[in-house]
Amino acid sequence: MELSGEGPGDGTVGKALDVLEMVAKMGRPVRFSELLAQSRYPKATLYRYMQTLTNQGMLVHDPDRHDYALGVRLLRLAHVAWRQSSLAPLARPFIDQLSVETGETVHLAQLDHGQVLYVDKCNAAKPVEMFSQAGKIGPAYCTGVGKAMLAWLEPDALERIIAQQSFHRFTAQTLATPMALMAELAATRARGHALDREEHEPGIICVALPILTRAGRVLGALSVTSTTERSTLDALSRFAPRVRATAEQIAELAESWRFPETDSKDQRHKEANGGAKCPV
Amino acid sequence: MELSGEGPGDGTVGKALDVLEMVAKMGRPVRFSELLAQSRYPKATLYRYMQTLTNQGMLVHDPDRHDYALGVRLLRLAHVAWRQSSLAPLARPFIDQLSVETGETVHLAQLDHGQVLYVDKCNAAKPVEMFSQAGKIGPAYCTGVGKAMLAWLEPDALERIIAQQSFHRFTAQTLATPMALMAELAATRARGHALDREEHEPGIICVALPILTRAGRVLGALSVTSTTERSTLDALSRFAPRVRATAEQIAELAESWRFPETDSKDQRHKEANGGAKCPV
DNA sequence: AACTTTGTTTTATTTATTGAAAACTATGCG
DNA sequence: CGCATAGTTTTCAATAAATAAAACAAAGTT
Repeated sequence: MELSGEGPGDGTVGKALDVLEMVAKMGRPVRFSELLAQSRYPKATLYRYMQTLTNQGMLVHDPDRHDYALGVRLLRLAHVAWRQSSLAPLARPFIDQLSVETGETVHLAQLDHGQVLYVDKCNAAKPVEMFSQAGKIGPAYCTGVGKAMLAWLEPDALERIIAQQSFHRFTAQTLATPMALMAELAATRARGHALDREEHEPGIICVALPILTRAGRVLGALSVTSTTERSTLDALSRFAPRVRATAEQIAELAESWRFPETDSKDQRHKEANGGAKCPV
Repeated sequence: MELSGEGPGDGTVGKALDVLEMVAKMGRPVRFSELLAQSRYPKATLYRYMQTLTNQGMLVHDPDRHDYALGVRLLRLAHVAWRQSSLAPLARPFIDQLSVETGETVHLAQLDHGQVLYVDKCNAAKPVEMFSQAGKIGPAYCTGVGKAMLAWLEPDALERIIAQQSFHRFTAQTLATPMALMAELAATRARGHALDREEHEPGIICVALPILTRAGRVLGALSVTSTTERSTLDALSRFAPRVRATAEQIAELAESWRFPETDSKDQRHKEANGGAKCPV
């Protein structure tokens, strides 16, 4: 029974994952002492966690530079997570089409830990990039996809997530208080779609809609993004019905989707092969 | 040190990650009872692990279908891992160029747990795909990149990895015994590059070279892949010097590479937003 | 070489987690 | 409806992990 409102609070495993998270937040390889300085864990404990995580391939240790980075094992796990739990594989054809129809960049995002997590991106002009795009995170309170998801959340879930926002003022347009955000979310619901008025990056605007189950649960969000040079908010707003149609198609497919049935032979083969599925 | 090559053996954290791995190996959402059936953990223990992992966002639980899948938190972590620890961001321009020069698909792979892990792919013809490609795994004993890496490993590391191979016979050409593989690796070292003679997939051939540090440590491998319809092994072999040149460029850059110092905007944002934890 | 910092390992004690069994609760099913 | 299966929670002794403190080793610096 943990009482503390902060921290992992999931026992040993939670603490170890918290260490992983710290390394991730640094965004670059870190030395043991750096982590020790900012962690609340005792030296020996932190050291053991890092050894364990390194053993497990969740961290990699560079013995020359004496630093630790996230391990490639995460890529393998994420690949499965992307296929299993993200809307991306299912939504891919729809967002491709939306991108072609609008001639703009389309983002597909989900919520994770109160933040926007981009799970796919389709750019009409440039070729798509890989992990460099998917897996990226952004703030929920000042992006189109973020506001689209927040606006359709249950009140209690919304409250929890608002408490997690940093409300950093990225641009002059950023809604940097919970109250301003609440008002905007109400307006968004009334309008039926979310807008990003250069709230996160100057010159970047977008229209976004949530992807909702029939029951109204937020699965993710979809946005059509442009720049103030190429387009305007009004022009983007006219895409809203198209985006909504796409969001609804994705939602419908997501609800009817079942993972392919258990083929026990295939399963055994995966076991033998370590889960390899290698076309390419 | 652990004696056996099998099992987690890293205490609580190792066991919990083992559960994650089990879910990943299934490749689809799984029910509690399915995992219980194949895990060596007692009911209450497994249950607690799964609760913890779900709390932590490493797993997601679908209350309607009563199943668990890998969570999207992994995408966020993998994104960082890809940038921090994979050769991909650094190698991208080189493999792009190699793909253009050869007109064929180029793969960049690393070793993970005795398997080939693809960290990037560049296809001359089709546009690149995302997580759907990176993060994918394949067998080490019957792919070009796999054999390229194995051939230049230290004997003891090689032995460990050979013990992990499944030696499933994918095609008539698959080297399905450790002895056949050892002979092939010797030939590969002598030849200077690895070849895939439709050993994994019928019609798919490739030439591959390891990416080695000056000290001779295996960082990864690079391959140029084609089909028997479009090309031949001989034609691909003529690319070997070019592939080697690319591999050497990547290796050199990898050794001199330092992570950029605290990167301005992104970093600030992470800091600003990073304090917030997610107590569910 | 002497010094400083950083990283690694050790100890024993305190503290938390584990795991077996079983009870209990949903949910599905004929 | 009542039975069966799957899922959830409880107990407490056995077990494993956390911790503080300190010693040790290895780099890096002056």
